[in-house]
Amino acid sequence: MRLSQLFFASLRDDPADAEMASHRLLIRAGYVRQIGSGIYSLLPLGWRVTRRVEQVIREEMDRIGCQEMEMPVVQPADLWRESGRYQKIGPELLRFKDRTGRDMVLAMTHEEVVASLLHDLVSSYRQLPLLIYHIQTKFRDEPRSRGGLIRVREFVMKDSYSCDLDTAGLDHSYQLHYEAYTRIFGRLGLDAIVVGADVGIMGGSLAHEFMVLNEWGEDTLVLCERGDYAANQQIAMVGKPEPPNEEPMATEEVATPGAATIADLARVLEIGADRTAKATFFVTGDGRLLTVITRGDYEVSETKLANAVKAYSLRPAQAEEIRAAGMVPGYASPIGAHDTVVIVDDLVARSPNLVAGANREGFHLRNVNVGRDFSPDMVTDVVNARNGDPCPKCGAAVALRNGIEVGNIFKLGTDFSIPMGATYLGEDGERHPIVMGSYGIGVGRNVACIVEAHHDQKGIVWPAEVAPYPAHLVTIAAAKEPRIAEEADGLYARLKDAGVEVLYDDRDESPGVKFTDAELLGMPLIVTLSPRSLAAGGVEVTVRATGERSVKPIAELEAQLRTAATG
RNA sequence: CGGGGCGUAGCGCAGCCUGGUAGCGCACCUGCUUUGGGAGCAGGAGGCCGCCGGUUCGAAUCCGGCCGCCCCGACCA
Repeated sequence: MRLSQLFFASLRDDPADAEMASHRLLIRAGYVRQIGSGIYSLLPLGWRVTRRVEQVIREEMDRIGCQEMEMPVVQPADLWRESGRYQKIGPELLRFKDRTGRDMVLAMTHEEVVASLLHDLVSSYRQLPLLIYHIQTKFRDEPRSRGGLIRVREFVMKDSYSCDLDTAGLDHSYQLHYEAYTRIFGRLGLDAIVVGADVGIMGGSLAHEFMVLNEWGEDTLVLCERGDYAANQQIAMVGKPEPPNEEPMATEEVATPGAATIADLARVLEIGADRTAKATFFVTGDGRLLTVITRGDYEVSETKLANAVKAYSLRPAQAEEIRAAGMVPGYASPIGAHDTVVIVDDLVARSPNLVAGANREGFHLRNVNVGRDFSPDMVTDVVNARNGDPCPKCGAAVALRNGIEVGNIFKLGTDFSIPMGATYLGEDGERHPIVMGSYGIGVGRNVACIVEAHHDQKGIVWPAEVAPYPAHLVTIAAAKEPRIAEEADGLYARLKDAGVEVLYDDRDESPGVKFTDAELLGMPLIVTLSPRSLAAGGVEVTVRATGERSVKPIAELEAQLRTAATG
């Protein structure tokens, strides 16, 4: 591609709203342009990288026998009513009506369509197992997009679906994906770590996320320092301290004016936050008020909580709702409360003589004991793992790190096949639900993560596997020395004939501009053709990643690029 | 949805407080010079100053409403 013809513009200044390196560089180098919040156009360079990433994914999916197909983005809402997600999913599912007033949605994923197709096409156990995938645009109306290209509303995703006879088959399909994903991220130059993940309220039995560590990541990961445990904080189960061994003592009201927070309470009473019981309040999507009791030095995990009470959504409760249940915000405890579901963290249930709210403005109770002073509706682990907590496997400290989810694998089970009637007739003559799995990779997010991992002060440094072009040919003084343009044109044309497309900066720009752009754009090799290089014997080849330079005959470079392309 | 910030040429910004012909750098066009690290000279083009309304003789500037974008939080198969 001749740079003089390429639909692109590089920018000298950083765009004002880009903070992440990937966002800043992809805009500056002319790969993408923002159209709206969380909505981007891919310019030719960006599209080329995207297709190369897709190609890696495609090859590895094909390798495990996954068949590529294509399913629609716009879908009738009825399909989503059948699975129940139309009702359960919030406003991130974009709903609209077509001209006849029929309810439609923009798909976020394609479990419904797959299940519906299975219903139509699969009737016998002989047709299973089956692996299918497509690479396609998704839309999720995120409340707030952020982090440049990491969290967007419209994005391209590879989603695949496994369809098996039974859970043993699902285990195998899951394992195939696990291995394929490991190869994919390796080829993309991403250091992805695998963490245990939330299976969500839709059910399912097991899920893993492939994560790239990044300070801008929106997921918090819990990682054992010895490498024995890795999980998304949403579900991470870590060890908890042993509570003091004390006999329960008589409760005692104590004045704590103005101490409406745990920090104030601990200061006023001169005790540790670990001797307090904190009450936090949520309302479920179906209207239940949850009173959650954790120790004062822990935070509630909303994911664990939602799973424990089987809630599709949670929101913080309003002060009025808390009062209506007989509690006083700031000084609340379940003692004397009514019309609320009381969930107690297991550590609190084992801890004697905590300080809890007295449900009276300005007062707390000492020596509160779960079971004696109030009865929980449920006792379970509902807190977030903390930095330094013990690893559940080996007891070493865990660290909290931010990560970006580049892929996930998920055992769905029969959560879609049963409601959608995706069944097969078994060898036993009985009808069975198809056992499904679902597996995603966000393509655009991977492109951004590759740039995050592969850039320097000057610009992008593409790994050869995904670079839009293998080399960036730069001419110097071509306007003045006709020989330069002739040699470059010839090299470019011969490579093109051989099926090797390089980026050719044929613009009449000063050397500084051309070198700066070449480094910004990030092709693996920068090939300079100038009077000086010709005098030295050919072209000067700079390896973008290392800065290493060498001069070689034009024919040698040509052969090298042709070999790399076919190799 | 809550808090904060911003909206002036393709990009980065000044002007606004204190109302009076819309500016700067880069990019762009023409000509000449220049050609190994963001060139020089000369000339030129490009603006519903986010939108609507109000105040005023006069609004980019003051007032009100709305929209959009960014950041933090809430949220997040």
